[in-house]
Amino acid sequence: MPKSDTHMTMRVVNHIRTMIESGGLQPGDRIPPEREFARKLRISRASLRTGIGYLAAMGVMDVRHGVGTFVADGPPELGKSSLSLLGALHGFQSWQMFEARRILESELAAMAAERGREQHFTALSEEVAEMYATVGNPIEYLIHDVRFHRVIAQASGNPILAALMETITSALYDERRKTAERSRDLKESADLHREIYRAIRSRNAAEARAVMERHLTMAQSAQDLELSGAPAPLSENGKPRKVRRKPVEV
Amino acid sequence: MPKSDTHMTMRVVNHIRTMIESGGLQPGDRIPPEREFARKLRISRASLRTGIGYLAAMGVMDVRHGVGTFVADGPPELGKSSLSLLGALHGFQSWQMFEARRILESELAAMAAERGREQHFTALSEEVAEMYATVGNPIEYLIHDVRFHRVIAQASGNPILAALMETITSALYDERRKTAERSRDLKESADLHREIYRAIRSRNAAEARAVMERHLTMAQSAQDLELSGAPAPLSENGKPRKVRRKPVEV
DNA sequence: TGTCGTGCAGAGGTCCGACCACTAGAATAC
DNA sequence: GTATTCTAGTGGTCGGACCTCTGCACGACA
Repeated sequence: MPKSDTHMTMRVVNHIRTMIESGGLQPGDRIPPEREFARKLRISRASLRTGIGYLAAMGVMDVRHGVGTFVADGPPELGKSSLSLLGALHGFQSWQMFEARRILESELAAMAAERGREQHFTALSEEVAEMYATVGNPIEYLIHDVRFHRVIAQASGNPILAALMETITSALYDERRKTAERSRDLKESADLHREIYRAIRSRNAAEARAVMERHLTMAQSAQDLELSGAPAPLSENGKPRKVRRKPVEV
Repeated sequence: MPKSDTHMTMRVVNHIRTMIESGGLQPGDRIPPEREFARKLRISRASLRTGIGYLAAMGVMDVRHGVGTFVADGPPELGKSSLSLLGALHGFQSWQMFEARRILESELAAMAAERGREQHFTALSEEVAEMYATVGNPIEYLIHDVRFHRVIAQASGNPILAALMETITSALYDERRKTAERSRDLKESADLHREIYRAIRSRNAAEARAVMERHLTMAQSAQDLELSGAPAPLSENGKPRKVRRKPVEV
């Protein structure tokens, strides 16, 4: 990426970064209009926009057409579709994403059992109830499913791991946005979530980890089955990649 | 982020994404010059650059001034400084980064013990040797330290987890780029790496996980000590955040 | 009085065309 | 042969014009 001093992009990024680190800029805050900000920074509007675009791509800024540019609010997120794009590029396998998710969320569940607070338990309980109430509506169910896992991530007390989980799950959903689950499975799913909730609430970290792992393993095999009947592949790549000096055709 | 059809940015992103998914664009490939590409896509060069900038920020493209724009090569990486920026924004604590790293790398070490291949073992062994050879040179030592962990990530067979690890460690290094380690610690560090190597080589996953965890825990406390003498804090945040409608001062 | 529609101001989005800065390789001088 | 200089090609920056979207004030209407 561009160097620090020379490039306008980095000048903007560093300027905003400094403002954030000094506390002068907080989540939800609005930065000045582009024209004005550019004038104040003594750079062109185009360059300013490049820098803002960089920050927006990484989820640090939130640009709203016709409204203004804001510092990102809400839970920390890496670039929303970054993993999805990288996956397409490097040929990430579906089972690898599931594995990563399984590892992260199992640990997260254990941490939530150890550090969770009453408010988290309450929220988890509510989501479980909503899941049971919407077993007949996959769309609605999914919303509470996502929220349940998100609350666990919050309860873990480690926002970094939570952000990583968010990145993976969003890439996962992006890949399977077409496959709708069958209602029959949802009842089992809700049961498992209830088990997870109970383990966390009783501060049984090992149990929480184990049940979460079971839940995600089941979810994976269920989707594998639904998709192609193929089990998780174990491919290798000793790719002797060719380098094209000439631009590719478009 | 911008919508799919309307916004030029997403038009570019989706176009390139499609080219990647269809296999027409592979890591290392070069895309046409901006002027030509823009003409072919029937958009302005500025818009094209916005889209490319987005992809570059996420580590999918590699733009080289005076040379050309290429599809990113090498190991997959999320936006290099994304975590660092998000950390500044959301106030990530140092111990949280270490914890995330510890969890990821412990698991990675265990997976490497199970799935690693001869070539990985060889590479690990070489790095360990280099580490012993450079205990008197912290700069050099660090290089092999990083490589050692990177090989383990590769040997794990899960590039997604490897990319996440890379993201965290680069953010960590970014934070501590000033603190140089003392030579005395390096000997101990090398010993631990050797232990990790042996555990992995003998395919003892549990041992590999345990030693890696020990190593990272020690590294953390060593740095905590060096930095401020303060132990890992356990802070909380029930931040009642204010929302500023007016742009902040710059 | 309350509601709905319209217009406007301000913000980001796109475009153009010119020029600057960097890189690699070709041409040249030694 | 080697070192230097030149140059074509490519990304980087600029500014200034115009388009599009959003939120809100204002006024017409019921």
